Amino acid sequence: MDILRAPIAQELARWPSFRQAGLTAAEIQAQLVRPPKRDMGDVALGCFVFAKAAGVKPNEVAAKLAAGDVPPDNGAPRLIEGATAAGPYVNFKLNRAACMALVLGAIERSCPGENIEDAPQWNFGAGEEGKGKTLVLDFSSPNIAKPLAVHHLRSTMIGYAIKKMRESQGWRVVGINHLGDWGTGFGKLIAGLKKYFPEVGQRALAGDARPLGDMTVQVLIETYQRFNQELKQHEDLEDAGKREFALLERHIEALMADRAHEAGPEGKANFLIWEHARNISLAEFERVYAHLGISFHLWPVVDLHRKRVLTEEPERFFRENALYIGESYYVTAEDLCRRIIADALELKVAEESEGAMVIYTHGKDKPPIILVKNDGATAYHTRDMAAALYRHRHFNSETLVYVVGGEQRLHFQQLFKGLELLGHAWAGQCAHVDFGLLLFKQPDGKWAKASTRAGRVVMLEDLLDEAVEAVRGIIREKNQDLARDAQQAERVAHAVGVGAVVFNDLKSGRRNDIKFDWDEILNFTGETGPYMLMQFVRMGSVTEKFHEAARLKDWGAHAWKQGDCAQLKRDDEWELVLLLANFPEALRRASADYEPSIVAKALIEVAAQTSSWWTNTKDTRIVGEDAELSKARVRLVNAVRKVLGRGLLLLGMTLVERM
RNA sequence: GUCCCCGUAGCUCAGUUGGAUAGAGCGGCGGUUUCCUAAACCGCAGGUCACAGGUUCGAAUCCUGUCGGGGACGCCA
Repeated sequence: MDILRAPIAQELARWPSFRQAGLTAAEIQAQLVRPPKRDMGDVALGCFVFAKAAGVKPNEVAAKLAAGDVPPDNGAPRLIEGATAAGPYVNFKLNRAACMALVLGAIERSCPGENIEDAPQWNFGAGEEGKGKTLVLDFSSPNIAKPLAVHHLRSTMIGYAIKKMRESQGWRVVGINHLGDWGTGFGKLIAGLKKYFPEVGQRALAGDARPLGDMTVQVLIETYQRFNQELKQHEDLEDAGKREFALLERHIEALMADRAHEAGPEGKANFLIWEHARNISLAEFERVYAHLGISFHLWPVVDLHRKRVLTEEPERFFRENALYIGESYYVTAEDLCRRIIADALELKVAEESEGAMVIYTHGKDKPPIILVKNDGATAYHTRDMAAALYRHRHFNSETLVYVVGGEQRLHFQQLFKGLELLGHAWAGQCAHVDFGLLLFKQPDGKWAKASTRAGRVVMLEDLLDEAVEAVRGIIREKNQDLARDAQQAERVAHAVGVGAVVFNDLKSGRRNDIKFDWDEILNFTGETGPYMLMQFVRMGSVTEKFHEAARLKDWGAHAWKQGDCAQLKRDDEWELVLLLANFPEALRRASADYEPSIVAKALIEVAAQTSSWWTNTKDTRIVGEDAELSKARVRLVNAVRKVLGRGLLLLGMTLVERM
């Protein structure tokens, strides 16, 4: 409806009955809805607010508006053919050919090119709302020395889709992968590594940049767990962990101040171990992110090159990249942590409590923000505040957005409030984009957080592999043509398998909990990623079919571009065009609400209607004997393909031409 | 215990921000393929919108309460 609503409202504003009622196009547009049943009309106007303003009954207003004459001809094709009052509504019948031409024309203008390679340039539904504004988007954000588990998919893909959607509305989006790479846990890890693998400590002391050799993330986790187990019996290990972390922290601070030589060899050794562990983790992350089609650009802890990156081509850089910025970065960056503590003291918003320095953001009976722990170290609130200040300042952004699970609602409420208390009014525009938990079935049959029956989390990579493998099987079974081309079959299996997982994650509202169920995730029937891709692929293959027919019958190579919408007389074709017209509004809402599922739902409607149309035209075919009809239908096919392709890319899926 | 989120078909979810007779998918049952991809399409069955009040022309939607499920709650991040 979206591309049609504005012109419809403008036309209605010219009707004598509407002018008499003093209604503007904007007021009219706001009341346009779709009637619940098709036979009522194509578009309806609810008269409730007009009636309230005029102090009369909605039914009377509707009757009066519907009774008027049509407006004088102004040369433009008339979109509205007739009006009937139905209770408090006026139902309008639209001029299908004129409306279809409007919608298809808008899609064609905004989506140049027909190849998959052109798809990233398609921008149907683009908006200007964010023009000149920057949004910093914190998403994905795993902890290093831990694997990427299935639950990381949520933040990663919701965040990525939000990035794309906001960009479509004109925003510059700086995506930041806020790595959990700091905290006393890393001191324990270092202590554990030194204890169980003495050669690690020796190599680090000798200045080896790869003191961990070929260790995997799995070994790091096991080391950490083993150390924690032992810690229960030997409490002195706790101190060992804290000591290693303190050495690490001191070294990084010295490094930032260019006084690394003063920090001593032990600190440097810890830094080398930590940095190598981080690199091992990042290499694993990269592999999984590559499956998802996402890449991040690392901002090193001590970075000398970032200015070059930012000054050369910032617009393009941020559109094509997101950044890794570890928590560790903000510990030392510009002394922000210390400045926050100083500000809090100066403004008297902080106070001493139980040996820690805290801010009570929500009254004394709620837990406070802890700025400095009783052992003198900063806490994560402090680092998050420092990160917020840094982002606000360096990326010139009023809007910081965090794609983080709903369990952390309180944390973000406190964070934003804390920033406000420190005088940063822009914190009011920050948003916590929360999402539901990932639940696993427990032995007692109930759904619960965290772990599977076996007590272990499901690795994201395993999930993706499993989905790809399932698709390989389906290809072998159903498309032997494709299976013969091993390379392409593999590409397709990957795109479809990963797409199935991604779409499944994005299709329902982000705040719903996700019940992790292999059977459902690997069931590719119905409203699924493969179904969406299927419709996209079909639209491509029928276009090819047209080109073939056009050669034989001499219709002209791209004759469908001149297709006449008046040929499209079927109700299902009209319905399909209305759904296409709805896409820009869905995208705008999805972007504004940080809600990818709105786009996913809009695409499902388009795909379902497309599939129905496809089947119901089997007798005449989309590309049939009738040249004019075939041209017009393929023109519609092309529009469907572009809207589907555009939407799927926004959701972070990969397009394919066969499957 | 306090605060927050949620409750719509057997299951998973929509419901255009208060409007017309509450819609999809999965699962179940029954059909459809000489034809541009059946990973599809068509039909049937399935509802006291948790419950009880209230607000008004009108409530799945807003308010209050009850019940049920989940989450968070000072030095882990």
